[in-house]
Amino acid sequence: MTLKEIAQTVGVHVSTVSRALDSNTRHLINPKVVEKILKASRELDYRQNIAAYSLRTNRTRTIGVVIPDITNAIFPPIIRGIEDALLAGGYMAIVGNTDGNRDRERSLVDMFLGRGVDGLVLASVEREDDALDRALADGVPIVTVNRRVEKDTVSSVVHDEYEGIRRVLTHLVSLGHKNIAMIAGPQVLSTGAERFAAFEHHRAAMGLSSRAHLVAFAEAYNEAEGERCVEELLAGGDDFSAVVCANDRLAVGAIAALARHGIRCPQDMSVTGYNDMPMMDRIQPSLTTVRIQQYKMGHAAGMMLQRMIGQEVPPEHAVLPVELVIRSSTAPASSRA
Amino acid sequence: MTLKEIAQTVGVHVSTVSRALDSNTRHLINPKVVEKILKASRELDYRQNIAAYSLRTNRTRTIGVVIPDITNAIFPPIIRGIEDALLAGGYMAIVGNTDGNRDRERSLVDMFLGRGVDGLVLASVEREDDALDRALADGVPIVTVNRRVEKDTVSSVVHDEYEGIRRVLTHLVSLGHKNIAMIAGPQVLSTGAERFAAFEHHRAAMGLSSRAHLVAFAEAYNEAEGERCVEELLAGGDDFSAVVCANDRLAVGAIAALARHGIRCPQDMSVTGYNDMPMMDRIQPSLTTVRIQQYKMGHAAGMMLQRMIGQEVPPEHAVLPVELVIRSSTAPASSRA
DNA sequence: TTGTACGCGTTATCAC
DNA sequence: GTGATAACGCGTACAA
Repeated sequence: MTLKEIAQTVGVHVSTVSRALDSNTRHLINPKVVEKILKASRELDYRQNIAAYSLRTNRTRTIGVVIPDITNAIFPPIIRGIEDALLAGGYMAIVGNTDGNRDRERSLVDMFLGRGVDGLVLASVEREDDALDRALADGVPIVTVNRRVEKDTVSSVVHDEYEGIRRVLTHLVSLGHKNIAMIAGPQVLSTGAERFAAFEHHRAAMGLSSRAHLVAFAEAYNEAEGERCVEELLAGGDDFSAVVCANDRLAVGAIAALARHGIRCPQDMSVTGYNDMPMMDRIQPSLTTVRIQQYKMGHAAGMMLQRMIGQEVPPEHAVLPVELVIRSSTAPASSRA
Repeated sequence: MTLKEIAQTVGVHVSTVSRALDSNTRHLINPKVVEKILKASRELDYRQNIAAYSLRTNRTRTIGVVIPDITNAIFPPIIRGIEDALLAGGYMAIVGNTDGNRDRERSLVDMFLGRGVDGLVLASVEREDDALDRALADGVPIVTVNRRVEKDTVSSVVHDEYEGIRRVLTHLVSLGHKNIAMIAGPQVLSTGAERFAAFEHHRAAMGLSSRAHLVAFAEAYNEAEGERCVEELLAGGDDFSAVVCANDRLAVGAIAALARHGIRCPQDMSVTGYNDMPMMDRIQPSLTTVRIQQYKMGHAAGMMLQRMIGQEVPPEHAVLPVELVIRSSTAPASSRA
């Protein structure tokens, strides 16, 4: 079904049909003719050919979403939020996985640009990220989600990392913990850098001990790195009764590694996570963590991007509030050997 | 950058450039000219305009993927498999969520068809599903994944459900269980129907008790339904020492509901799942379940679909093997009151 | 209020 | 081997 066929059956010209079907130009056409055209297009089950539309208008009604890995449980709700927001506006999302690889990110962005996406949502950016350069040069609207880049010319939707870490520390201190270690995330990521900076800031403000051995840096947000970092902290020799982890997966790995050393959580060691991924309430022990609003974050990013498409607007930066969820991986400080 | 601009810089005609850039027609062109064209296209950073390509060829190099909900942990690995397989062939995936809603499925399929997808991967189909009708009428290749429809004219990639249930029952019998209940999945889904049929078949074959009260039917694969079904089984009054759940989420809900009744898993009651979703090894108790190959299944579906695009081939049906993963939610039958 | 004419970038079918 | 030309379906200045 094409405009031409509708035009033939109704007995008008193609361009009349085109105008009648477009709500922006519909008022130019005689209402009675509009009526007939709409009826015919419904009956003939007309659907606009998006390729022709794109070729003509340079818009695809498609946006590219780049994430590290859809298999990582934190991303599906974000993606769902993005997709729901976009769908309501008539956009569709194409999603690509980088596995944290910079080259793959670049080639995905290139591929999306080649497909003429109307915008980009990036959940995979590093703080200094040249994968965006092509997109910025092309003038394609970009929103980063969950993470952000240093230069604030790129719009973003993130959470209040400082507040999250502050609440974790306040909670641990209220339980009597004095020597608190951290497993920090990758410092090339804004979440890693900000959560670590917040930890240092509030640790000092609360007058907690601050020895270098009490921080281990993970090179990736996964369980294996959580395990490795626990080993590193333990090998450091300094005493501590709680570990603040920069995300849930690190915490899950940390708890497993502690158990191998005979250190029970929470009796011997309190452990906290970050993100409140799905299932964190069902693992053993259920995890005390900072809840972020994954779906809402994705949805906000999708809405923000749509506002940017077409018009020249200044970059926006949304910061969502967090919440501390206290479960059973934290307990009062005890006298561990 | 367009073909025209390359043609101008090299000093040949557009169609020559088009042919030189297409590996299928490249041999028609003088190798020296090909060389120059490739060089120029690289330097000018040429990228084919996919809209123009699509308009001309009626192919979009895009395929639509319809799933119930990306937020459900079983789907991300499947999607990842699909995407990886497609990406290797130059295809991109657009994903839509139905939330198990028939109307949404229909409208998503319609939307994808309107976008001119080259094929469809459906993880959301019911056994009798009219949402496919439009697609079948359009002649768009379809592969269903994880589930299948009754009519075997639609290609599919699924797992060996009979074998999975057989292994679960064999395991439970070896632990001394005689009265085994089931929480069956929705019977409109092939997985629900087949796992239930397998249960009935093997229960009879193994000479186990088969009273009607020992089966509860979930209306959806989620934790809440798992809880409800446990209540139903308990209210039935018949004694049983093990519950076979049609999937992991039902099992997770079942264990929680049992705990509320003071029935401990596995000491008082063995519980098994199906799928081996992420985190099932970390929950309390870790879940004995049937492992399916989610990534591989998605990958196989992506490859199968690509084989179908363009050529007229008979439908294929792949059945992947399963594996029983024994963890701590199953234990020898004890004498429960 | 409607029709005419053109072009978006590509590929396919001719002709040379 | 290469060039010329038409066509894919649509939107939009311009003309009527």
